[in-house]
Amino acid sequence: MTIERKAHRRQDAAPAAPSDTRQHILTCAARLFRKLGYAAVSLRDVASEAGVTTGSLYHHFGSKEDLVLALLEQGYEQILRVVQAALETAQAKSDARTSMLAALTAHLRCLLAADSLPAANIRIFAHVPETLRQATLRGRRNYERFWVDLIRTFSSEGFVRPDVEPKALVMILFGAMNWSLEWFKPGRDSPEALAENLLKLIETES
Amino acid sequence: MTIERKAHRRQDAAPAAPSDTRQHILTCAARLFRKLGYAAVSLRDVASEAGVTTGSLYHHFGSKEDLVLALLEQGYEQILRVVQAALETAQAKSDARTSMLAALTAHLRCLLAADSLPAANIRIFAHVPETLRQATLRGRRNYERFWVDLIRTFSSEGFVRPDVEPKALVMILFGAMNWSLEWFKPGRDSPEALAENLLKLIETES
DNA sequence: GTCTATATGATGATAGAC
DNA sequence: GTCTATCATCATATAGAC
Repeated sequence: MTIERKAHRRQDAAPAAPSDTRQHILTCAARLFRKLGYAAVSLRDVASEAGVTTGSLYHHFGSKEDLVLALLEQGYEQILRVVQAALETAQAKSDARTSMLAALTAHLRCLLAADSLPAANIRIFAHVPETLRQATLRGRRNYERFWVDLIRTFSSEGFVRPDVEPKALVMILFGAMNWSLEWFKPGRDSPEALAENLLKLIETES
Repeated sequence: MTIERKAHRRQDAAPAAPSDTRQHILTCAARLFRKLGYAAVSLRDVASEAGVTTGSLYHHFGSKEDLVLALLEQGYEQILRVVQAALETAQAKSDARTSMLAALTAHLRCLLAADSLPAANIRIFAHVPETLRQATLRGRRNYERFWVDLIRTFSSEGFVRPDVEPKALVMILFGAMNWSLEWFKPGRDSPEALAENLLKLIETES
């Protein structure tokens, strides 16, 4: 496993970043946590998946909780960044409806990616030690607030129906989107189709 | 713990059903699995929560998988029964909108109950051994089909919007309802309010 | 930074008395 | 039907060589 990984690295180009292995471990951990759950994944499993030993893993993370903390925090940062970027790109050259669609699609694509940190988050958050939930509350609330503000803006502009309050609408949207982890089949379903359906439900009738 | 439990049993009335302890164990297991996840709950934990020993627990269930299989299957039966009952009661004396609202509310109330088997199901299903997911697929599909048929009926009667197909609508509804496990606060939120909001989204404009 | 041990405790499951 | 052991295995985490 170690050999295989090293073979993938560029050897003559710029040296790998110091936290390269750390990031690689996080990605592998996300894949396992998403599939098996928090307690079912041992650090042996993570180390094995990443092609290192537990000794090496403990050099990068002080404990299992440390590792998961990093995973959860990076997940919130990642999905917020991706959705914000998609929104800004769309807003620069499109109408409100297309922008909204871009934001929904970006969230879904980020979530449904193979090594998605946010997907692992959703699958393990409820079962993670209370201290971790507290420690990552800021990132969670921040991402929620972003969506509530977004809906509120589009609502005041008349593109989103006013008969359901923005906070309730966001919880409904999150549920509908995040539940796709349970049924989405890449060949059969598409993030765009789901996003389009959700937009139909929340937009004012034209 | 054992003493406390026995004190709750009727001693002069009809003898308790032979599977009384079995059901009690399942309820306690549901509470723990929902909170901690599949792998994090040991059979010692379940036995302790139920006020018995692991030796006794293994008399009722052949293995951890056996126990969880019973939990998942009973969960599907329970929520289907509850929602069907609420729907039939409402349909006997109300219009389509009120019936739909009753079905949504029944699902939510069943899910958000303290010892809900379906709630445990939702929290652990993705992390349960593949054999268990396969073994309980029938119950899951059955419950899904019930809702798709329900939406299709109301759609053909003109109460549900026709621009999003029933299957997609059910996945959205399930997501929005089941995600409530992550944010619902009994004092602050109400199942009726969420059901009402969902109904607004999926009904045709009046 | 990565490795090979290893300490210490918890897990699923079983055997057999009452 | 319930209990008290107990086994073999696996967990997190650490120590210390290279």
